[in-house]
Amino acid sequence: MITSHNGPQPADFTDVRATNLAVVLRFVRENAPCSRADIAASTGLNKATVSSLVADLIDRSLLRETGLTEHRVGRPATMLVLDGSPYAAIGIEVNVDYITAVAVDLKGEELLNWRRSFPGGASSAGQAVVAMAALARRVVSRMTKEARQVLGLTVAVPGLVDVNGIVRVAPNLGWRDADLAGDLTKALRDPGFPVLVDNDANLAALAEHRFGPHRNAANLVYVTGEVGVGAGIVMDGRLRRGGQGYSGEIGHIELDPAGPTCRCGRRGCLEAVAGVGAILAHTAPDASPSELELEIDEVVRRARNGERDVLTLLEDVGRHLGRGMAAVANMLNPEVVILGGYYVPLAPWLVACAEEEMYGRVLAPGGGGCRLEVSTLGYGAAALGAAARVLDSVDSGRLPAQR
Amino acid sequence: MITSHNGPQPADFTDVRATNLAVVLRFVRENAPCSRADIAASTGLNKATVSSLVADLIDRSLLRETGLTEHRVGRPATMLVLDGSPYAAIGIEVNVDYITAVAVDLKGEELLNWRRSFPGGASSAGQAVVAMAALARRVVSRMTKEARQVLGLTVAVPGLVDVNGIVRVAPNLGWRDADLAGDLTKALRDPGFPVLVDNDANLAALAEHRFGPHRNAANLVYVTGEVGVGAGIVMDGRLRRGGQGYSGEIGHIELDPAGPTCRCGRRGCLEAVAGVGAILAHTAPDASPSELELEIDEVVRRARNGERDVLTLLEDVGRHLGRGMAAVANMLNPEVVILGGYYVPLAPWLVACAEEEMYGRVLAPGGGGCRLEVSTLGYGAAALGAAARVLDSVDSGRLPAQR
DNA sequence: TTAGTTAGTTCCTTAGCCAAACAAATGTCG
DNA sequence: CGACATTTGTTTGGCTAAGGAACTAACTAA
Repeated sequence: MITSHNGPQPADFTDVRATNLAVVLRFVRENAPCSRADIAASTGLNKATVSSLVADLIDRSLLRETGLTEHRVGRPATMLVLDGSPYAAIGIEVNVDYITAVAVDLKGEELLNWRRSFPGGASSAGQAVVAMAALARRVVSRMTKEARQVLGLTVAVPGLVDVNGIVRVAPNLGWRDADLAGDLTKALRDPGFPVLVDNDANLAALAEHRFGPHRNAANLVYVTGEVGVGAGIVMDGRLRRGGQGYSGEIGHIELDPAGPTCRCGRRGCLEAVAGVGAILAHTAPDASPSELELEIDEVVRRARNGERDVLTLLEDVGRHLGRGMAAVANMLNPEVVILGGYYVPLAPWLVACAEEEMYGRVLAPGGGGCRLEVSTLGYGAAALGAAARVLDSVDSGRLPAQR
Repeated sequence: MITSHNGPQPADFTDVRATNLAVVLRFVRENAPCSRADIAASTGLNKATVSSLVADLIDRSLLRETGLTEHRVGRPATMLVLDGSPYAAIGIEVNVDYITAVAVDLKGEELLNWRRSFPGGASSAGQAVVAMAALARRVVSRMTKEARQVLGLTVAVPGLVDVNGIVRVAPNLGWRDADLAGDLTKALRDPGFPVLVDNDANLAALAEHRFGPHRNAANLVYVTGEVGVGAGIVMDGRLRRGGQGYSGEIGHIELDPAGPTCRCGRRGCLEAVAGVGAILAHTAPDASPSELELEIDEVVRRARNGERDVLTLLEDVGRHLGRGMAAVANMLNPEVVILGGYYVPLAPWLVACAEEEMYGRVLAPGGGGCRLEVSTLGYGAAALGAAARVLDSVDSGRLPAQR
């Protein structure tokens, strides 16, 4: 569609067409199955225009006609649904100890979900590119076997990724200034689809915005609960990445000048008082990054058992988290803040405290309508969001060529 | 132009035209004087199209032909400049002890700037509406006398203004749930132009975005330095108001759980440690709100004299401010944070400390490219921004009818 | 004076939306 | 059972507005 962010772009007829194709595509995605008449009535587009747009989308295999309606007055309507069977979007998430690849169709239905262990924390960006390229090639060949065209590939990286897709710093992986997108494109040798890179929290936010239960919220924040704490910010319906792409770095907001020392060297960072590390520092101070999931399971078990010290610890962390989320809510006034990562299994013991603290500290009446929720997308949110990033560009009118 | 924020709107030819008219208008505003050929070359629009668009804009008195270029090879070019002489946009700012009204033409040049003392802090919203309506009527009649058509009026209010223009809470004015826009429209009896209401920090941010020295920054934050501290957030070239319109409430971000008590009742709010009130609490604890400007002048004088205790105080406040701005920069990664209000006269003693603190706490390398600057628009930034809000809607294609 | 250069207009083509008429397929009621 | 109503989707023609090419206009340089 015709957007104008950095200085308005002139428009012409092809933009109108692209906009309207996207409007129809999006409407069907959200209201399938529906008829051409429904689309015309709801979008305000003319029936004739809708017919033409739908024909175009069917030609591209983005829509498909399904049966007719029956038992209604008047001519039965031909119902339309998203097709997208001949397409796939690929998302890859690279992490400390594994790489995940997912592929989804246009509806966002998962076609595959492969996890492969990989010592990301002990590998260079170059080695990671080799591993990712190998995995991506396998995914692509599987998609090709299923007669699907790959629309794009996006990589989610836990770290600072600038607006050009350069990984500036990825502390847990030990990478600096790696042109992942460029190198991966080279490694895939003219893949015929765009390769993008973005921050994991940003992409997880995108996944929530497209697939999550709050998908109708135009303003939402996703918070990763890993060793690092980061946020992805959706405002007015789009990811907002800031001037250089480093928005959402809430992990190092200072909550207490007298707080504990953070791994960044400063004191009292949100990450240091409310990150997963802050929990494990008390329960399992010597845990290695690869044992994180197990250790969190152990914390959950102990909390379930009602162990007093663990419960107190989690309440404490919840309150700190709530203070951080109050800062987020005050600054951004989102409709919902979604807690992800390891905050999900810990939520039963965190959220009540966090919510209380947050609502107590948000200036706007009723917390500005901001709710604190728990992600339902699981640990693969970032990878799913990476695939969603590809679908987003289809939605904004960059349709695959006719076949 | 054809934007799509909350669900894409279908587009048709009139949208294309509106988009392109706005493109040309904006180009001339930023590059005047320039020729039709310049516009075509820079925007990518066809020469014929540009001619047609320019003719349209001249018909509406939005552009005007000025002289020809000379002494150049080839046919001399007819230069174009913004006209806008037959138009005016009105901004009104209501505050604790005065109401300001400004009117600007399309270029943003100030046509008038009236300040009228008004006990906002001791008046009801209803009384304020009466006063504003009286002032607005005088401004409108002056504009009419100058043969200008009023394009719109926006009111800047220090407080929480929701997306529908309802003033939810204005602590310094003591207002709650006042439908200022609606009541003012009624009081003006079918004014023939739109009346809008928004938060003062938001509008000041808009003023900076349009008129300030960083007007090319698509991501900027304006921070008000009054008794309250608030922010206006521009991301990706537009004001971002959050879900209900309450974004930018940074004054009550908690910087120190052990800090001093804030007037909101909580502890260690940014406002309490780095607001203007925090300074005056030390230098003039009994000052009334209406004496603020005088008291600040006194602080400036004492700082100029090199009084040790005042300098220490200001360094301290600067550091707290820097910590708050670090939170802003980490979360939003703007290209620039602009300090306004009373921070401007105090800047020589605040900014160095604030900057140092901020850069020390922003995670992104080089502070994510975020600079800390001082507003150059003066105390009238919000009123100016209110007028800019009107011009913005012209820019987005809502052109006045042909005359 | 002639050639070269740049500006802006005219005229034609084309894309693509809209309105209205129409065709198709069903239910309803006398 | 047939005329009519109702709804869907297509066809046709009209209109808006962008783009391209050719043309005119007005200057400088040699």
